[in-house]
Amino acid sequence: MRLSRYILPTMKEDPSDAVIVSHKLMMRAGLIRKESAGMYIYLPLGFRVLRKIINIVREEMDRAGAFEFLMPELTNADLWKESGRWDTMGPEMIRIKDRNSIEYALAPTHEEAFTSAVRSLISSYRDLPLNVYQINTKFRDEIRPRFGVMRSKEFIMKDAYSFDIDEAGLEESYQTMRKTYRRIFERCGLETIPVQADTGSMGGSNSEEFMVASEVGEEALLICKSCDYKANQERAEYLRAPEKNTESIQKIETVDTPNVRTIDDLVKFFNCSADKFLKSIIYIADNKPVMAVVPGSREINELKLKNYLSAKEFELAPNNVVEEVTAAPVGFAGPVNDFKIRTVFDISVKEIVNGITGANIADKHFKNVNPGHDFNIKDETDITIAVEGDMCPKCGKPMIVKRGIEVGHIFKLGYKYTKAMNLTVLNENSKEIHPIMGCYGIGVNRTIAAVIEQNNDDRGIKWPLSISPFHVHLIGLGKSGEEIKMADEIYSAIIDSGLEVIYDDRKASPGFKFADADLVGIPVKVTIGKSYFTNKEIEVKLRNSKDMKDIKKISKENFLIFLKDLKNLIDNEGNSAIELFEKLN
RNA sequence: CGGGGCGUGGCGCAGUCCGGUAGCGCACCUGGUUUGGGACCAGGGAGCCGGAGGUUCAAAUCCUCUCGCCCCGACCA
Repeated sequence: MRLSRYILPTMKEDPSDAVIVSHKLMMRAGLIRKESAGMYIYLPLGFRVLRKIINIVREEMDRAGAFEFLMPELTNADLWKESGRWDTMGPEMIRIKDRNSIEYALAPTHEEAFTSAVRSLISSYRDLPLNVYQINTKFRDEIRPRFGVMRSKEFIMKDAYSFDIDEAGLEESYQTMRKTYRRIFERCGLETIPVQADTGSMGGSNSEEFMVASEVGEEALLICKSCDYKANQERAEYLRAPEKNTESIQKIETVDTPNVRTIDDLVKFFNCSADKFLKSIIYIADNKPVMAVVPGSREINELKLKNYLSAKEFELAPNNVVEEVTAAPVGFAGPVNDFKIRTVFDISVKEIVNGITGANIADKHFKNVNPGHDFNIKDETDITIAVEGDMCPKCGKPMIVKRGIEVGHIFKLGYKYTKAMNLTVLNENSKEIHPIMGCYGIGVNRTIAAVIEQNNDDRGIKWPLSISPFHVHLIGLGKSGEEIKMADEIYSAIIDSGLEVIYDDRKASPGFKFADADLVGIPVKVTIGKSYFTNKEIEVKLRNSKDMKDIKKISKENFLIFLKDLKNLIDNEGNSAIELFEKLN
């Protein structure tokens, strides 16, 4: 591809609306343009990267024995009504009507569509196990699209669904996908951390996310360095310190606490540590108020609570509801005095001795509150957020927190869709059974952003060979017709080697071309300039070599051998040309 | 959805307080000189200042409404 004929609108300055490196670089290197909030245009260079990732995903899915489909993106409401998700999906699902007022959704995911399709395609246990997938656009009306392609309203996802006879089969399908995912991300040049995760609105049990460590990540992960425990903060557990509180139990007392509402206020007022307090928060779960009680030093994990309550809708109660159920203004709620609404306690609360909590009366708190004496714990579970330093639930050592970008998610769905949509096969006893499902997603666009987050410097992107838009960036610095002809010959030689090459034949200064090459980040840079015109030396340089000045000057013969080796490396899924480069001379 | 910020040639911005004929840098076009890390000179094209309404002799600038975009939060009582 000759750059003089290509569309490569590089930018020297950061676009004003980009805040993370990958977004800035994708704009600056001419990979994408914004269409509107959360929607992006892939320019030719960006689309090439997207296709490379898609191809890797496809190759590995096919290798794992999955079958590729292409599903409609507009899905009939009936499908969603069958599974019950028409009502539970919420506003992130974009719904539209056609001219006949028939309702549709722009699919945010395809469990229903695939379950329905498979239902009509299979009828015997002999057809199982089955894994079907597609690489297609998804639509989600995100609360807040951000960070460019990282979180957008429209994105390309590889989604796969497995169907098995029983749980053992599902386990096997799940493990196959686990391995496949590791291969996919490795081939993309990404280092991922698999972590335990919540299953979200898809429903199901066992689940693992593939995260790319990045400060820019939207998820927080708890990671144990002493063992292999890694979990999304949404579901991370932690060991509670076996504290022996030797205080003797005191009698409950009412204390005037004028306008002392927050835990911070209370700590100052009572001059004691935050874990003395029973923080009592009112939520609305499926239209019913619920109180959650945790130690004052802890944050409530709303997702754990929501899951514990099996609530579909769940949110913090507005002030008027708090006032109504506690008979006091916000800030003075507590679980004592025969509190009438359902109250869920964190498992640490029972350890609190002589605690302090709201009195459900304006400007009053109780002190010396004790479980078993002043209130009873009927509902208890883990409803707090694990934080840095908390003890690993597996080995008891302190954990650390890292941020991560979720690029893939695999989980066991169970029977939710096959039962709701009545997908059955006959087993060997001629009995109808519901297959059990697994579900496996990869965010393709986000993977690009994650790769860039992991591979860049102040000059630009540093692509891994496997997903680089081109393999070789050829820079011609000739002026005369003769010199240009020499560079053209090298260009032809690279094409003939089977490598993908972008040839900078523009009339521009060398500095301009070098800077553009560094920004775009093609792994192998070849320069035809002075040393070729005078000594027949071709200059080869790697984008990701430690030393920017590390240039090899080689003869055309050796260059042709290098091209062959490089092609071979790429065909064998190599991701770095460093070893080849080191051997050059 | 709440709070904050921003909309001015393709991109990045100034001008807005304090109304008076729209400007800078980059990019683009023409010609010339240049050419190993974002060259220079000269000339040129391109914006009804997000949109609508209002105030005024006069509005990018003031007022009202609206649309779009970005950031923060969705807050822990």
